[in-house]
Amino acid sequence: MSPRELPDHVGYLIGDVSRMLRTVYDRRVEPLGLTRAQWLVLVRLSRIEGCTQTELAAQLEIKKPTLGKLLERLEEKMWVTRRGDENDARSKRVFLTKRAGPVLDKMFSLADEVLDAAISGLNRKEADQLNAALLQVKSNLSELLNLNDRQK
Amino acid sequence: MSPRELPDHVGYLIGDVSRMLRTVYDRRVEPLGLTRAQWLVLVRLSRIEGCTQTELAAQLEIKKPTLGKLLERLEEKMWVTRRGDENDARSKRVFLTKRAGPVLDKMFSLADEVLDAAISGLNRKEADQLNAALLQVKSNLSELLNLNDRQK
DNA sequence: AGATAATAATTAGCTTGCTAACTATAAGTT
DNA sequence: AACTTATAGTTAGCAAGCTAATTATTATCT
Repeated sequence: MSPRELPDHVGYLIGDVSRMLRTVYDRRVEPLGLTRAQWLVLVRLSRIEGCTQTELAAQLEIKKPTLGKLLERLEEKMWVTRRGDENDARSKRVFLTKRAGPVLDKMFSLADEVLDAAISGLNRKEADQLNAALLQVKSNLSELLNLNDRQK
Repeated sequence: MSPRELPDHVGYLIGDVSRMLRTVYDRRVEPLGLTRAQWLVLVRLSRIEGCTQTELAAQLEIKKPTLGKLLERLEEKMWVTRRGDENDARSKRVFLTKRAGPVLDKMFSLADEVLDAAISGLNRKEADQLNAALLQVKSNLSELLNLNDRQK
């Protein structure tokens, strides 16, 4: 049962599938002129436009300095703008520019295509079971992470 | 069905689970004094010790310059040694040092613990189905990647 | 009100990923 | 044998992740 002996152990499989999925998708999005880190920012921002950098970094699960540099580049390339908060001079609020809309639409439709291709060969029931199993695993991992955090 | 509407879509779930699994494991391995990139090198090397840098980079799916710098640091810290190939003056062959063995053993047992915890709550049949579904998805993605490569 | 603590963003510096260009050596061609 | 092409590794420089430390501002607490 050790991962040492089984290269198709769940632990490896999940990592492989995740990486391959990203690779396939990245290649399709590349022609749009955005790196992965950059489009992740735009996608997230489309749901919480006008948030502060701290909020955005938390949702993206990256640190504030990492996001700061990303936003600098995105602002240079006119995908994004930042404005100081009216009530709090420390905060900056982040907005998408007009350019972003069509690109986001394209990205979501590409995601649909890739995911459909990825689960082809699974019937409806199997796909549902995969989803349910992953949810269970995710919830197990959430607990492990929380336990860990509490101990800190 | 679009990922825009469903945050628990398979596409997100796989990424989440993969990232959380890495995070949980990384935290347990951290006390051993190795970063993820570094222990990935050691683990892989334990299976193909004495290989060239090019072979190792290919197996790790990273580029040669990336591996080169990793090996520099690992060699400084005495986890690894490099010797020139006898028959090919261009090649260097990579070996683990004595320090590496016990650390690798510890890492494999930590992996077992984490994976057991991750799939807790799934019965045997469900775990097998998860494995099978992931294998199917992986094979779909392999095809997509190959198609893409051929077009290049 | 004034001192202290907390928060938002930035800066500096490290690791790990990449590509492109380079050096040295080996293999293949004519 | 000489020329060309291919291969192994390194160097240089960028992107994106991190932590620690800094600056500016806001909130809290006597």
